[in-house]
Amino acid sequence: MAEIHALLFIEGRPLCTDEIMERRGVSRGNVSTTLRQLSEWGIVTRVRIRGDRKDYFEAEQDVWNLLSLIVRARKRRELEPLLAALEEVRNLASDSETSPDEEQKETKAHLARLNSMHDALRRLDRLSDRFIGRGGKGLDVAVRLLTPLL
Amino acid sequence: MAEIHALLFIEGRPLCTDEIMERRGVSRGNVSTTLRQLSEWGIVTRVRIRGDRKDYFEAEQDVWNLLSLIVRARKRRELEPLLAALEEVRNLASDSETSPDEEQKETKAHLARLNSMHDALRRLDRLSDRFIGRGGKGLDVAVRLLTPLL
DNA sequence: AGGTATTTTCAGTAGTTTCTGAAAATCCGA
DNA sequence: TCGGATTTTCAGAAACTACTGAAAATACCT
Repeated sequence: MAEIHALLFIEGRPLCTDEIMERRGVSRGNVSTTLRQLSEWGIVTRVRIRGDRKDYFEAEQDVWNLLSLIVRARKRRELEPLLAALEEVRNLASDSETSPDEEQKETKAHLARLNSMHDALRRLDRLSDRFIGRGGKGLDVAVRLLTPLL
Repeated sequence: MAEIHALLFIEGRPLCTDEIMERRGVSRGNVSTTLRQLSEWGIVTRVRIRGDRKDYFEAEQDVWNLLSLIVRARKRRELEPLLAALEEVRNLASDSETSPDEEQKETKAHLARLNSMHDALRRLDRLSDRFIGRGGKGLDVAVRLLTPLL
């Protein structure tokens, strides 16, 4: 996947399936699947060339926008489900039976640790909404905000 | 690996190999290997309990420090080798033979795209040195710097 | 040092992901 | 609508990663 994306990024122009197959020496099925995934990530887009029946694909060329798209995709696939899972655990725990005092105190400590994790991740989640959510230059701005402090 | 780390993090106290095996239902070899890896990442540390021959391990409890350690490890394993590879390509390219005009112009465009990637990643690399390199609260500070802007 | 508790290593196995190649489905111009 | 061009799908193969169990190595106490 990275290999095919690299080819499209460096080439900088739309390529068709057959050209990718040749240049990378991979199968047609592989190229098809990989291009679908890259499209889902939003870092590659289909381009139609009139008078040509084939599909062409080109990679996002702006690096900060590219990184934003990647972070956004990973936030959706990894961070959000994780937050949801942590919240579910919290809810389950609040329904927990009244247990022996000793055990209850211990469970509370466990939950406190889970909550500290949850809070930090939620903060990162919100932060990314601001700097990466939609738009293109958000990440660039964030980096520029932090860089002067170096 | 994540499962064993989660157990140590939530439990919040040092556990020995046998307790981890029981609680997670995994083999001794698995636990040994995983603990070594977690130690390399720096997110778990060995604790010796006097009068007990066994090794005990406990997880970093401060979430921001934990995240810093993870980012630092990934920077070392992923970002730095990538930057080195990009620089190597640049050097190889500068040695390139004088080719036909047309081809040379194209190669220059390819290199320009690689350089834009390289520059962005180097910037992230430097940024992480500042906010994550050593110390504990760097990430926390960075997030606090950005958060007021929300 | 000797003896045992504990950890590490590693060959073999199980499980997962990725790739291929070709059949099936889809698309598009005439 | 038809027919060839193109893309998608998917079963099986290949490649990779993670786990187990037990032998080997190490560490600790006396």
